[in-house]
Amino acid sequence: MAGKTHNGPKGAAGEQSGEDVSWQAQKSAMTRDRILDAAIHCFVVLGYTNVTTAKVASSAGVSRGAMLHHFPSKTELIQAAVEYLHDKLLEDYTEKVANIPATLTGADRRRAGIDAYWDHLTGDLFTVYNELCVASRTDPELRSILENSQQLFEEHIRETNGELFTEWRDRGDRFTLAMDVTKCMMEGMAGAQLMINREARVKRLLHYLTDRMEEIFEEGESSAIGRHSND
Amino acid sequence: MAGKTHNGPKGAAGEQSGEDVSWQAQKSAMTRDRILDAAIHCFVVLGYTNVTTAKVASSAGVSRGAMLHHFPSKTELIQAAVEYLHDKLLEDYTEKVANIPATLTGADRRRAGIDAYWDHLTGDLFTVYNELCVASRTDPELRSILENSQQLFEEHIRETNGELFTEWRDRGDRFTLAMDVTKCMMEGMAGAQLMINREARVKRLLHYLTDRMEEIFEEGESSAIGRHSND
DNA sequence: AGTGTTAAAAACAAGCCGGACTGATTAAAT
DNA sequence: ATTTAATCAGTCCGGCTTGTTTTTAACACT
Repeated sequence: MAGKTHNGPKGAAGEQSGEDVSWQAQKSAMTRDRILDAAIHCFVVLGYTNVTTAKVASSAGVSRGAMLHHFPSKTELIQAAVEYLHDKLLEDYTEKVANIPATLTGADRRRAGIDAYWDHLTGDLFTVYNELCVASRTDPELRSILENSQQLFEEHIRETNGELFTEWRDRGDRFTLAMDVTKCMMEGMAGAQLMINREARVKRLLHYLTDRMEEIFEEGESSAIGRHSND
Repeated sequence: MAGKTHNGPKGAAGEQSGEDVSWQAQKSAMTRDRILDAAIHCFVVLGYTNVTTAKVASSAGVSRGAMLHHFPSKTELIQAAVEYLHDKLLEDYTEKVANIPATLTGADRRRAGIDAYWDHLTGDLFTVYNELCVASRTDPELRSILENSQQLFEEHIRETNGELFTEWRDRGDRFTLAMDVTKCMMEGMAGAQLMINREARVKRLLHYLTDRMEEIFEEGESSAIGRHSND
């Protein structure tokens, strides 16, 4: 599994007992991860605001006391869970992108990238992440937790996309525009309440977006640049 | 009429000489509206999940007992507040659109429509509405309250846009596409966390979107329809 | 084994929210 | 003037959530 930017050193404060990772430390780390997985599961099922420490504990199959041992307060639990979620988000996206067959090239590859992103956006992980962003508007604590990961996430996506579409990476402004258009439109689609005929409309929008991506870079190669320059 | 299911706009309890409307009824209606305004204000300031009946009451300047007289339970208060918010949303959008000067025509008018929509989306009312939508994922009660207004809202927007851009109204599919693209992209922009250089990127995206709208209908007039047809 | 350390479980205390109830005050309606 | 409706202030209870404390169980080391 990926991530590991934070969780590893739980029993790092090893006693004089030596170098080998004690059995208890391993066990402890495992229950820690179980708790974090349970926390995210609760986010998905209950929604951020309805998550209580008791529910996380029971969902993880541990007692509240055990959980309090690992996370002395709810704040610390949430913080750890958000970081964990962040790791899983990055992992999910990079994995989906990495699974695009190398045989695809050109327009097919770009289309596959959009589909992969769409899969990512419609998954539970992103749904929860989005909920956290919304909730953070009036939750300063959560806000400060998220601010770090948001920038990291944006940079990571840009980087990944740069690797995925090497032919576009050095297009500068135009690359940013393409990514912003994709991001906004697809996140908008993911969040929009399209009440009637949703399937067809989404399909058509994805198709439309794919065409626009091609257009942006085709235009770049030809001449008609002026219209959406940055004034 | 779509909105106005329960009260009139702001001065609903107009003090004109109503024989049939008793003084007390008017006064009662006024405090009722004060409470609903306070509820929405609390939504804006505190966020949906942090709203308590006590805070709404104190924010409205009435006692809890008085509020319970109007809204016997929190559920009924929320329900009324959501309907009230829905009315205000429609009012806000139609007003912003109506304020577009009649002297504007063609592309200028379309651009003004996009700007008006953007103003609408970045206002407090929509922010709160969006929060409610997100919260409704795991709040069945709220969900059922919202479902009604969502469809009404979508229809109303379509209708309003049809009046605003009469030249497009009978374009059928293409009109739907244009509206979906605009809706998704702009709502995505409103919700997206663009951490760096936000202003410039938003400006550019609005510009880009405007161009795409023109393009959609220009193409319709010429020939190259095939690419984003509904296959 | 026996002792000490640590994870885990269970019991406890405190706070907040929503709702019910009461009694008093004000003002309109008759 | 009497009646009725609206408003207000205060109290109390039940439920839920959090965090602390106490108790039990598991393991490690000599």
